[in-house]
Amino acid sequence: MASLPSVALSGTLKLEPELKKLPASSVATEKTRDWFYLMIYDMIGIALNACSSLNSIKLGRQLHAYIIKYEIDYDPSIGNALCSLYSKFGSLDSAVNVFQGIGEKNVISWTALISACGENGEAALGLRFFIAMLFEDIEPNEFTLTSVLSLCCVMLALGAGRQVHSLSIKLGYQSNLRIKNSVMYLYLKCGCMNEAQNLFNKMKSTNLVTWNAMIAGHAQAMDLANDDFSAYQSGTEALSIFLKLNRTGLKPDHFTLSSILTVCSRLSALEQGEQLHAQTIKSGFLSDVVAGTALVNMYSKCGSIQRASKAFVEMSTRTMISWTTMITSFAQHGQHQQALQLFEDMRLAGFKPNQITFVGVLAACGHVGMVDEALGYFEMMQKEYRIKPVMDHYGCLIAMFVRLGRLEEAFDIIKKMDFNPGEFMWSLLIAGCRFHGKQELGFYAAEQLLKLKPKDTETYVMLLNMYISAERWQDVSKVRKLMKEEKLGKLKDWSWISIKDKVHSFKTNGRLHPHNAEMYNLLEELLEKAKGLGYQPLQRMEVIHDDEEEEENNPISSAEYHSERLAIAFGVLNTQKDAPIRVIKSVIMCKNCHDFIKVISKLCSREIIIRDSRRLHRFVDGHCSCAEFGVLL
DNA sequence: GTCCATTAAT
Repeated sequence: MASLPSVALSGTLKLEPELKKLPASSVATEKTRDWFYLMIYDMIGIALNACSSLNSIKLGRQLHAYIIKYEIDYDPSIGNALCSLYSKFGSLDSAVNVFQGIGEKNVISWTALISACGENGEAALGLRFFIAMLFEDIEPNEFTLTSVLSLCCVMLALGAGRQVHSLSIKLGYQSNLRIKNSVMYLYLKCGCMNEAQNLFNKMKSTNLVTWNAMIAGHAQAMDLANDDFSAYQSGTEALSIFLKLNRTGLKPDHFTLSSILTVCSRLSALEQGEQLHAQTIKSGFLSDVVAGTALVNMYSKCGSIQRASKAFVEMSTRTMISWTTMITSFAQHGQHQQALQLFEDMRLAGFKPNQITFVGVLAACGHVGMVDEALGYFEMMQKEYRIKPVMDHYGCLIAMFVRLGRLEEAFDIIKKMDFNPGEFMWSLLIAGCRFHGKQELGFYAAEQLLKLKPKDTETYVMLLNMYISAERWQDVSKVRKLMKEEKLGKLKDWSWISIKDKVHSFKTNGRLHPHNAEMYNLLEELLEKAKGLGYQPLQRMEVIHDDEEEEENNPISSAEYHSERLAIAFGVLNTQKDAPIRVIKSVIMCKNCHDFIKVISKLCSREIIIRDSRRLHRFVDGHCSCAEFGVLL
């Protein structure tokens, strides 16, 4: 590929002496001159495209200089290519200048300009050019329309997108697949999942882009979801779309695979993840760095640090993100030694860590209370790598001091840093104060947090629990009132467990499950045994389940069963004796459940992995990888 | 000259 453009380039550059012979005074006949011009236009067009595929802005500028020097006009073939070239190299201004110099602008010129705006983050400008184009009575073609729709995607301009859609139907493109893909993706981007689904259902033909868009759209919906509950619904939807894709006979590509692997990692769906691993190998995409990194992340998030590490070692190439993923994975699993060693290996391998890498490193130090090391890395980050600390870095340090019970030092950092502490900082401090019995500082932090008017129920439940256990009833009713003002309901506490290719969901005290008698019996039995081993639930805890019919007096037990307990019971009953149990939960775990599950892991000799809305907990033989401080409620 | 564009975080 690369040799052909080189030939074209050297051919054009040698034309300079020929060009010099060309002024109007030349003795050449009209005909030869026309022929010469044509040839030169052709050569320049080819050369410009060559610059584009060679990624050479320098040669491109050189050519442009010739064009100006010899007053060669921007005939569309040259102007359009030049416009795209400048766009590709990020100088939108130059692209616009060239465009304006094109004598007879055709559809391609306009389309090149419009997509140039999109490529350079000027979507709104692109839309204005599109309108200008319509005023000039130039009819857009399918290329223009798809470009404009992608601008609407960036701007989340649903209204404009709909108008473009109707225009495209008017122009006879109603069955154009590319345009339909664009419109569908616009709906997905804007969160109109039903409309996207309707469009998708009505499509007679689809291609991989259609499916990738659907999967990526639902994966994105997981990110944007207000609560973990709806996030997991989007995730399961993405998975089911992927399963349907496999049945169509279309072959997923590396985009599909890395998207869906990420979905699995968020759903802790290890079994699907393993199948995807096999599929990645079979289809030859294992060598893709992004898919490989997604695989490492999937194993780690599903609780298997061994397999994550194996997948990392087996990667043929790694990027900084791959290293960061692995470092963070070790940190999350409480393996600080390996995390820090890997960080040194990464530096030795010549990779430059970024701010997220340092979040992982600081988290690893903080986890085991290595204060000096943490502060050392914090300094290295700023001095050696010129990375300005952001909120997250301070968060790691504060979490470290909080964990150690050195609350004054944690508070000092909050006071000294350049940021206004957000909800997260105050929540950390409050949880720490409660854990270490420092009431006064806790109340102060709570005041600060309330001033920020948090938007999530979890935060308020944490505050309620704090005030309830301190018996500050006035504050309790103040918080309740504030929750009403902010229109916050109770927590939607759901847990999911994925067994084979099915995701099973449970809610607190839920009784809809066909196996519920067995599950409750098992839990009763475990609770008795746990109490024998010294498990003592705290009495005063804010009720955290939602208000629905199932919540009435529990006929089987007087104890409250948060959703993860049901999911674990289901897991114990439906998996092999020594298989690990993996559960995800929509809200943060409460201290009672955390204590209880520690005991269960011992009683049942099971590894239990729970990802709640804050972090990963891996319970083995009565201990948790969060080092006993991952519970805020 | 066009559609999807994937990976890391307390």
